[in-house]
Amino acid sequence: MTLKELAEELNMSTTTVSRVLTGQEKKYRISDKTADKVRAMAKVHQFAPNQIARNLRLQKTNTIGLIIPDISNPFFANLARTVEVELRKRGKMVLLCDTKDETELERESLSLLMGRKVDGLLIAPIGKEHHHLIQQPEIPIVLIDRYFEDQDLSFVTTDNFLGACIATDFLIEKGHRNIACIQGLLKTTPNEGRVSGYKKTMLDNGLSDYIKVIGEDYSIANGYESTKTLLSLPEVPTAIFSLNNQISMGVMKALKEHRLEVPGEVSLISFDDQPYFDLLSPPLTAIKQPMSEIGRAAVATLFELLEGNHPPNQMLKPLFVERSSVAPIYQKP
Amino acid sequence: MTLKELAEELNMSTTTVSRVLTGQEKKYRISDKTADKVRAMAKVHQFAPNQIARNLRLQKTNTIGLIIPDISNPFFANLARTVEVELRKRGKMVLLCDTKDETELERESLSLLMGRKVDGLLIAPIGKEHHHLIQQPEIPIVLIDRYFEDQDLSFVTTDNFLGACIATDFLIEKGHRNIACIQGLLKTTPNEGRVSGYKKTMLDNGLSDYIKVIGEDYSIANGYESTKTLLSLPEVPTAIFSLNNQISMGVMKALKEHRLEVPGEVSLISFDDQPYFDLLSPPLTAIKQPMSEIGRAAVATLFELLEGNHPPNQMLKPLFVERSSVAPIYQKP
DNA sequence: TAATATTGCGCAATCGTTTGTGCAATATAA
DNA sequence: TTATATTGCACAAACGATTGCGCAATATTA
Repeated sequence: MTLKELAEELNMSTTTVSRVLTGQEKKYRISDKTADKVRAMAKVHQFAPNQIARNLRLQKTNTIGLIIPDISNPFFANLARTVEVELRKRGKMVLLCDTKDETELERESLSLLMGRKVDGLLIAPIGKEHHHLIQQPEIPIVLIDRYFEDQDLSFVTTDNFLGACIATDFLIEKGHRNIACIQGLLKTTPNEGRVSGYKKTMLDNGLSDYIKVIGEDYSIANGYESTKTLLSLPEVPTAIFSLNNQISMGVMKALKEHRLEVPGEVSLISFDDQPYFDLLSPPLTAIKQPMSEIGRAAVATLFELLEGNHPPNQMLKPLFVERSSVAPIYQKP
Repeated sequence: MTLKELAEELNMSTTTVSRVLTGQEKKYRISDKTADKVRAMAKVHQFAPNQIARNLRLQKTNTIGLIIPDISNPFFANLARTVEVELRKRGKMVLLCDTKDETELERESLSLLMGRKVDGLLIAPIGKEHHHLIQQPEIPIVLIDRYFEDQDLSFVTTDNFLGACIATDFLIEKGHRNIACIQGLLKTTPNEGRVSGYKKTMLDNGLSDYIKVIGEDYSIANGYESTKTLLSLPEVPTAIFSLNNQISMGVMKALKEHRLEVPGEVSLISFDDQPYFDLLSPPLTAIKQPMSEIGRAAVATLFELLEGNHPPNQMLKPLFVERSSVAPIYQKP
């Protein structure tokens, strides 16, 4: 049922009906009697205005585009969760795009969403390129997780540097010196932040000789292969610092296959915690990214932009979740 | 930039420009010269038509609503993944709604999506009620995972009964007799299918005395508490059949706390496999639901409906993934 | 050359809302 | 009773596309 049909049935103009139903009765002096009639009839017919027509007229869609590399990765699934819930509270719906970690799809998603006139964009970019992102003028964008330092695109992310420092420090305090780091996607800010946190901490502790960074993307395969490489080294590291949940899975798999005891023979810390880490054996010690906070902050930042403000970027503090995958070792003299 | 502006710059009517850009130049006899000019200018300005206006005019949004109880549950996250990818291939985008397992939010999501005139709906319902679902006339709906037997709503799901039979059979063949089942949400078809598969198999093997179904929802807490209850029984079951991934996590947690060895002291099979099951110790034997197939089938079914056909409902066969959480036991004579 | 067919394009209505403005009818003031 | 204010509502123009139909201009045929 359309507004026009409703109006005809009431013998009124669409103007009047519309004004009542959008709560503008006072402003436009519609009599209470008329207003009540309209509301009654609207209820009877369960009238709901066509949002497409509204959007067109109001030049506003109340829709936010959410672009994510892989929604099946629990990290992003969690993010999507809070973002959706948070946006809904504020009257927006979300158009979801999964880019499958392909820059081309990211580009395509972007223009599809622009075509649909979303009010704003929440993007967890692949991170390899960002030319297409900065070429979008008049639309508020908030980057999540991965971001770009040289650009003035707003972002919300974990303090990756800090998280890596905490993890590395912890390992060093437990007596580890030969600590390897398995990294994710090169040239992405989170990865670089984490790697520099690791390097800096190693350096500060006089362990520069032991700095070892290996790996190339955020995948199980990378964790698996990289671990195998590490294990074939003349001096096998006593601890591994893995830079995301997928890599950690690969590490665990490789260690299991080699029947190496964790943490007896090799200790492990994972950047990016997951609920099931508790159930692994041993339960994994991890740096937990505050997903709900990130989601909420991203939405809040986006709304600031929508209101024309210039919100600051945010680097949220990670949490250290100590479980049992790190054992102390005695240093060789 | 709008079509009108583009047309003005070309000194043509919007009619002509529109016809060229929608590929109708032949049909409406636009000369090649004109068409080329239009395309060139469109490219220069990177013109993209306003989809909102298009949607209104064409009475079609190329948008599908996806309603899901909890996108942070990897089961649904995986589903969302394939659904999104599959829909995108076919030129549709997805509006995502997370209902947080609240029927009220499901109802709300439904009307929001209807208001936005989505072309179709893909719903993984909470499953407690479905009155609001059948009250939606003129829109194609495909239910996923949970469905309703008495209604003529299309659905795609795993063959839950079969999966449960396979699991129970496997346990029985390994010599187990005292097999407990921890169920999920009552009165939902998948749960009932799984429970009946379990019961039927127990019955067929003369183990009716051992039938024990406990639990009440798909949560870690439920798995945890139910397991504790089972462990306090005079005759502790030798095997547990857990009806989804969250419950399985709770079971594992409880068993760990009680320092019960799996599968030495208690065997476990989980309905609903997850990648990390491989990394648990022991790796969990599980009934795997074919998520990609389900997603693809759901989208295919939806498109059949959109084309006015009457596709059959689908119950897809689950896979049995044998790992190491089930041990054979010797029966008491 | 005149009659007809074809080519090439534009007019204007339409999709379903919202909203600035105008105009009666009634109420109030003088 | 007349002049002015107020109340209550509707007209019609947007928003930005698509499309049935019509109408010139040119090409073809007789």
